[in-house]
Amino acid sequence: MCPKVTSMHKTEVKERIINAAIESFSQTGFDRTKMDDIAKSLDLSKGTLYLYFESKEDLFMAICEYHHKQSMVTMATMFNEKESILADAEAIYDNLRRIMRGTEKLMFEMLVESARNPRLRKAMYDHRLKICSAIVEQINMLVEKGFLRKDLDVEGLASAFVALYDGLTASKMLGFDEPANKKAWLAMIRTLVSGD
Amino acid sequence: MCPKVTSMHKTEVKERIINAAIESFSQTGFDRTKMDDIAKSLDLSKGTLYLYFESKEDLFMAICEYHHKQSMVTMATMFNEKESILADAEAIYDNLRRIMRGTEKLMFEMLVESARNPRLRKAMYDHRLKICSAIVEQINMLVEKGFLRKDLDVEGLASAFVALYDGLTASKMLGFDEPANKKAWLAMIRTLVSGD
Amino acid sequence: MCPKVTSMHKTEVKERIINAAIESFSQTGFDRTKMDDIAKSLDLSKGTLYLYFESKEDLFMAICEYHHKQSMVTMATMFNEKESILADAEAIYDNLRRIMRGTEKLMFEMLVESARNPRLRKAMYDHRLKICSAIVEQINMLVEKGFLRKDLDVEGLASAFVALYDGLTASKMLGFDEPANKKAWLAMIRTLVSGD
Amino acid sequence: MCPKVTSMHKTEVKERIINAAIESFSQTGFDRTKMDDIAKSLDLSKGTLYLYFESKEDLFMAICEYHHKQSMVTMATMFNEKESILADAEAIYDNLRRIMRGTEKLMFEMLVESARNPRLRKAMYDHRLKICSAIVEQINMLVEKGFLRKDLDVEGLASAFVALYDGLTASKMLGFDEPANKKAWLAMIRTLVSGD
DNA sequence: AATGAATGAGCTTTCATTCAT
DNA sequence: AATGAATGAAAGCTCATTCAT
Repeated sequence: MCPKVTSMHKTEVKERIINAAIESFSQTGFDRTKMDDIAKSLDLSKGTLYLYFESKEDLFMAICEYHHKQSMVTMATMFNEKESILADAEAIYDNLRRIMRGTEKLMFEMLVESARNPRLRKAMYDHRLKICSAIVEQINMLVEKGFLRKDLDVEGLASAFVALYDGLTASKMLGFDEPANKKAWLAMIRTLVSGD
Repeated sequence: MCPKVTSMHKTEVKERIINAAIESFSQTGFDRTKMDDIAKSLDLSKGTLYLYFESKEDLFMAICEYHHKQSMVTMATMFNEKESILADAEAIYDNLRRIMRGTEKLMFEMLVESARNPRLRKAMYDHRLKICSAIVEQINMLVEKGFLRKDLDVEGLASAFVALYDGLTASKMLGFDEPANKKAWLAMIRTLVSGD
Repeated sequence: MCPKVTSMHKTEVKERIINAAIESFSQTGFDRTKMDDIAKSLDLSKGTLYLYFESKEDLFMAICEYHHKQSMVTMATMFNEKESILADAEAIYDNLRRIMRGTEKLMFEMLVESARNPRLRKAMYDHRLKICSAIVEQINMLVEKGFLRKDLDVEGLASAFVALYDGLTASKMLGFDEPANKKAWLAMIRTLVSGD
Repeated sequence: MCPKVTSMHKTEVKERIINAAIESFSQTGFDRTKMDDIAKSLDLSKGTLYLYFESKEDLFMAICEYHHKQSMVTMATMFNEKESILADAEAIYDNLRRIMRGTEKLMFEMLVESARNPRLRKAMYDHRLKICSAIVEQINMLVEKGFLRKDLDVEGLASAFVALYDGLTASKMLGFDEPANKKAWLAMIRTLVSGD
């Protein structure tokens, strides 16, 4: 039963490192973040990082996994809270922004990195698929309840919603202010729904 | 008006370098691309690059400008070709993909880089604004012709189209196949239009 | 007061690097000395130098400070040893040569470098002033004791002695043999004193 | 008779290059002066320099020779103008400063370079010898005329004068103001002479 | 488990020199 | 004779990674 403590400790430290690394990678980008910066932000030594992660690459992959898990959890929570949440386009947008706060750049760092890293690409692909599935479910619920027409390409729409959200995140990063981004989101969704 | 030959030569070489650099930066990313790689892909020496661009950063900025100019030109061409092009959602998508072929990753490299480079961010912001304006015009034309309702948030929609396209580019990069991406695009647009 | 060991180690290594760098810069000059050469002469890696000094420039400045401190200490010692030492012109010359052994070229490297480096120039200026002050004191002692006339321009003379010594160091560097240089020194000083 | 013109042209251009190079090397130092800077200051192309001098090193050596010749000529002129000039310590100092104006740093650049370049060292050694000889002659004249004692170590004194002047040039480079430097010069010389 | 000194491959950038025109 | 585009060997500096303590 002793290793448990150790193991628990290990997991805790790993998590602390991951959170610090998310911060650093988000701020500075993968290539420009130095292992030393991460270590210093944790009051740890550089060497210690290598006790928990084999390499910088490995740490980045761990971050990606962690980030994916986190966002799945919070998204699930969101969808469970109010069943009708998708009907409230503005609330969805605000919720998503809150959930992803601070990791906007990270997502694009991951995207860029994924172009050279098949394992990462696969992970992100799977993650996106899961999110789409969740949205498909939500849309179907709305269709069943009569909020939306029955002849929609639900999968296509789900995919498009994800893409729209990502694209607006890019807008945000470029300096477009949030009211404008939200307006775009609402313009699209309301046009869709009001089409009914 | 005198150094015509030299000037012409210089411009030509610069353009060759830019094209090779687009290729390299797209493939490998800004930080991981070595100046030597770009040089070798052109059968030039490293030193020569520095005759034409002050630094790696400078070269990257030149690429961004070039890329922006190019895409403005081709986009203008597209909108002028057929006035009703926006009405044909599929043609638009195919056209955009053709125009941007090979620079998908570059766009995200630029985005990531822009997070640390205010000058680049400003350039990308302005570029996005211009594109939105062009789309606003197109949408207004469609409204005038009665293809779309009059009470739309045109600016919001234009913004959303751009975001949607960018987000689908991300999907493409992650390995989602083009039929699926186009389906998402069409699902969104057709829902919009058919809402009429 | 805690990192005594570390601090001691760091100081030691710094000093070793400085001594090796004095050797290298003296032999080869600032610009032609490669950081790698200094490292190799210490059986260290290039990278290690940068753990202790921010840049080549920084290392050079550290050398200058170190050299100034050293020469102030040894000069003070010399003046304290025998109060009448200035009266023995030959002993002074020999002492100075011994003190400065191995750093003759360094002084001129510093001088040349100081032409572009205001901070270094200021440091060398201050150092020279201090030396002049020390000599002024010594001359005044001799005047009080009646070895020299009372109507001398003591500051001017002190300045001239320093200049004379530096100029003879230049002679030495050009290959003039030491007996000849010492002869010049003695010719000047004995003429001064015998003028009494 | 044709080559004469060419040769004359060559000599002229060489001289122009040398003068520009003296300026640049004085300002920036040997290592930090780029061939391109010299070329640009002459409105010439880099390649042209290599038509007249084999290498940067070669150009530097030519400068040294030229500088030596020049200073011999002007010094000879000075000594011939007024036979009693050495008697006027202040006039000598002012004259020397005027003659050497702009080449103070160059002298030390040469000195530093000479430490690694035997040919240059030999040239500077010979030059210094010549100057000393000239001064010896002047002192002897003064001795003959009864301005100075007969039992002086004339060669030693001559050597010391040169060294003193060089050392004061160093002072000047370090920022000591000229009145102070001249005062040092006069303090030394007047003490010598008044000792009579 | 933790450290942090040490490493060295690797990168950007510079510049003396060459050579086709 | 003159050019200036091109070269490529260096050099300064960085930083992921290792390892003795």
